[in-house]
Amino acid sequence: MPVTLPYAAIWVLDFEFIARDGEHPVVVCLVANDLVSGQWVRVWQGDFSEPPFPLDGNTLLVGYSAAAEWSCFIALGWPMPARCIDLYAEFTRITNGAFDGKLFPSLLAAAAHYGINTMAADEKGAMRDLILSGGPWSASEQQDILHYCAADVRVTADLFRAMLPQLVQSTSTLGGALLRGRYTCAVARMEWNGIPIDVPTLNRLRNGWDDIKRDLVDDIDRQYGVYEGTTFVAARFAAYIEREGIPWPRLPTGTLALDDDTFRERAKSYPAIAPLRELRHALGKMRLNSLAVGQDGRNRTGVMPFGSKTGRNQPSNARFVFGTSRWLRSLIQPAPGRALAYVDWVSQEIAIAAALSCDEVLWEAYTSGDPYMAFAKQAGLVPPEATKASHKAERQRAKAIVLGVGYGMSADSMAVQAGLHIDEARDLLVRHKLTYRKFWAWAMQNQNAGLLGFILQTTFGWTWQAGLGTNVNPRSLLNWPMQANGAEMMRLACCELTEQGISVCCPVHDALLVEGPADDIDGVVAATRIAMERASELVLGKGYIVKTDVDLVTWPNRYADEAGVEMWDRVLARLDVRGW
DNA sequence: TCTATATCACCC
DNA sequence: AAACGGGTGATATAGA
Repeated sequence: MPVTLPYAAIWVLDFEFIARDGEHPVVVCLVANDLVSGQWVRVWQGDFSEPPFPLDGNTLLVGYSAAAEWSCFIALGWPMPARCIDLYAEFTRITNGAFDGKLFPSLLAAAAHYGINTMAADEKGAMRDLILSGGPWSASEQQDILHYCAADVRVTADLFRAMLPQLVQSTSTLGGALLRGRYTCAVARMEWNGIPIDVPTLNRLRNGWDDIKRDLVDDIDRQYGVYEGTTFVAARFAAYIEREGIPWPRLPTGTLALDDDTFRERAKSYPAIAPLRELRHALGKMRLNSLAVGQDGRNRTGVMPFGSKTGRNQPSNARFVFGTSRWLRSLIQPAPGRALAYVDWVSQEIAIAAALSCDEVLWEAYTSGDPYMAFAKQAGLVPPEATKASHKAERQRAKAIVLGVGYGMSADSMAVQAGLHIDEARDLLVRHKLTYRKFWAWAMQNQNAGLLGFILQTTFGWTWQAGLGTNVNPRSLLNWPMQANGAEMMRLACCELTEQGISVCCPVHDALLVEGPADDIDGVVAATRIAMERASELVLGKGYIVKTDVDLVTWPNRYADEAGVEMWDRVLARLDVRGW
């Protein structure tokens, strides 16, 4: 049953603004059009005061990639709209799976999809350049920019009209759209906040990294001679293994396999390889130049909501500090008097699978606090009194199976991955299927439905139609409900927390980084955990609480990732030696 | 010289 | 033929 839109006004809006890496946006102008009254507003920078339209629940605001509009709201000191729809989110949801990554769903692409006339892409590019030049703009340039902005509003309005039947198809599609719109407001707030960075140390790393690289190569490459400058040369390495008589695996294409796994495996038989492996790992990836840090020392970059087909955010790994190697997270440091908390859902995907499949046995395993050991017990692999300490190896094997199952891993891969005999891996997988029958029935039902062309859907209506006849990966269909519902849970928690005024720095898929005064961080953490638990119950059902874990960082400490501290200390020590 | 593809490393 | 989900991005190599 289609729904009627209950709004007194429907304002379609578009801001032009200047966004520099790591900085807050600078507003250039706003154009908006109310589809109910037909009224237009045009505001040039400097002429802004109060919002030119009401922002209460009787007014619907519509944008494309709307988080950018709300960022401009924040810059102008305006409150968030009570009701909004982001047509980018709706267009990607409705066409999810149709383009298979071959088309970026820009406003122009979405318009073209519905047969709406637009300006040419190169004309748009020229106007963007004029805006990003930063002004000052002549009177006629101002008119051009406002005209261009209005053209985008017209296209967005046409798109809204074209998409309307799909938006109001049911209470679920409209409710879902409003919920996703609400999340774009949370995104704007998080992007505005950003993540506090230790800028002096960042600069030391940026300045000193080339020297460190050279030192490391000079130290170690002497015995190999495979580097030219600081770059590893495959041909030289080929000569080295030839010289030393070390047999080396090749890829199907015939080139040497140079991945870390191969190095690790070869180093077992040929220990002379180990230092080279270490060196390659250390030099590996340190991308710091693109890290987007503003003048105020905060890492700010687009969250890119709904960027993946599961509805997850997809921020740039180069610009976002949580996209870099984990050891670089030690650049995260609260300012004096401030504290940070990294709060993550514990084994979120297992909990989602258990709850949504109504598998009581799997839920019991989850709530035990150690789903891996619980599986080992439920499957009769260890006695009921077994512990992490008493049956370490069995627990490890059980863990490999439990985690692999969520991705649709085969027994063969599990055997390789966990170092099991293939027969044992097969046996464990069968035991998993027998122990968690409801989970498997649910998972296979999702997979088959998807393969048959049915639409998969999360609790609050994010969808994916994998498409008939295309080469869909069945394992992707199997994992999708867990990942997509996890993303939805994250969105709900972000909405609730940002609306409460909690300072959320960023989401990290199954975790949130929140910030507060050092003397009240416990209160912030408590609110965060409550919101995250509530979000899990909203998505999974009453009583299904996904537990959370907290890492606290108070000034003058820095964030430390367990897996990265050693590397961090090593690099910092070398910076000291080199006098950086 | 530019672009497409393959490979690898990293994140959750 | 492959057999581990969702991604970004750097780099090397091949081909137009």
